[in-house]
Amino acid sequence: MRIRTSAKRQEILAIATETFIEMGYDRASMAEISTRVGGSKATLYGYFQSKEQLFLAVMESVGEEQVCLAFGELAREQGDIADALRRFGERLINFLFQPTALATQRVAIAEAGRSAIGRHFFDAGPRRGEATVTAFMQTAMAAGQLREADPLVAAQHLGALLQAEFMPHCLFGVKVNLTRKHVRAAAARAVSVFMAAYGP
Amino acid sequence: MRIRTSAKRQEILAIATETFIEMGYDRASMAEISTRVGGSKATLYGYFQSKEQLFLAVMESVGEEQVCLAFGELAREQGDIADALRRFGERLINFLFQPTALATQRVAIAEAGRSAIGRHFFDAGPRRGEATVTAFMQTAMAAGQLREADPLVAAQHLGALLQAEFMPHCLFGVKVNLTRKHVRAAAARAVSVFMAAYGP
DNA sequence: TCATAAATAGACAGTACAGTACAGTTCCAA
DNA sequence: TTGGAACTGTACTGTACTGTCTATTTATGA
Repeated sequence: MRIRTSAKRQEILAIATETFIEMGYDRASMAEISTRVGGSKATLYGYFQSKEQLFLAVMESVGEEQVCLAFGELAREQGDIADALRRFGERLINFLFQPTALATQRVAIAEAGRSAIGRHFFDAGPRRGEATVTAFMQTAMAAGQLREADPLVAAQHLGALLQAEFMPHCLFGVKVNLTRKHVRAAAARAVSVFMAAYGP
Repeated sequence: MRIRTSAKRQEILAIATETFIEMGYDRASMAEISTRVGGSKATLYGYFQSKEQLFLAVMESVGEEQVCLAFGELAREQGDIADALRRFGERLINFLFQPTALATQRVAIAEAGRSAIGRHFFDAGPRRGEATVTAFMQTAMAAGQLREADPLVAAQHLGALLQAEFMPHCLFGVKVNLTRKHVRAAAARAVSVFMAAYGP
């Protein structure tokens, strides 16, 4: 006999992710998703009990993926702290402002007012990124590379500075020059502000 | 004979704003809006040729309102620059994180991927706020109250720092402690980081 | 091979929406 | 007072969606 496979579940999840990101929650229909998967709606409902549940699973998986991609290497950074932060900053900016990452954030934010979906995404993704950076700050403070301060606030300040030049524009769909050169410069400016305030 | 009045248009706009903010673009129906206005759908379509157009008008008017409320007094601030920035910062935070302002941003962001609506909102609101702060920075730099730097980047850095401790959480619908005391403290922390980097 | 469960395609019920149509009503300028 | 435009209420068209159901086919463990 056949059993619902985790591989099929993953496939559905991946295609649903694409579709939700492309069309938004309301405009992406279960029929559209099932067509893209190449099966029927009944199969979808075999794996997920409702559209809402499917979307929730999508948000969680995408959130987790974010964390790994953008924050994974931070812990392994060493050497001069400003250099380390600049490298991290460039990676973060490059990641956060990819069209698909932006679209994901938009979809999560859009539904955040109506349900717990935004929270799920935040907890699976950004929150864990924040925690990673906070831990890094704490270590650096203990090692005397940064002055003593609330490490969480320091992490939030760094994150905000790194996004400052692009975030509102990009979220609202305003085109922005995101060449490697611009990203490099923006990260450098952000880190220099950060170091002026948090340097030892 | 009667002429479509600007007062009626304003009334429709105000009620449509409420409805879109409360229910989101897709879930707010023209029937719902016309009922709340107390008229019929035909009247709505007399003033706005489509749902999309009505929404666009809503986004523009709300964006403009934002600017006046949050940035109006900045130009009149005087005295110690750090104090001025702190006062501005507290006002900005209090304004941006009101439930209705948050809901408005969510709606604008949600549609930003699909049309020019996000851009319209951004140009009418945030962009003009940014310009106000940039002008303030320029003046302060010329007066020697801040070191010379790109005033636009300085404005973006200040804005980002002020929002750093609350913005992602709030946008994603995570509950946050926004008491007067917390706002005060967050604004003070943000301005102290800003001044460490941009002070003379 | 054969029994069993899953996958498929499509139809279906029930609901909801944008936008239009229309007949009757209200307002106001001339 | 009256003509014409704006307004109201309601019904309608056409479309699209979620979630269910059925009949049929396909894959797989025993």
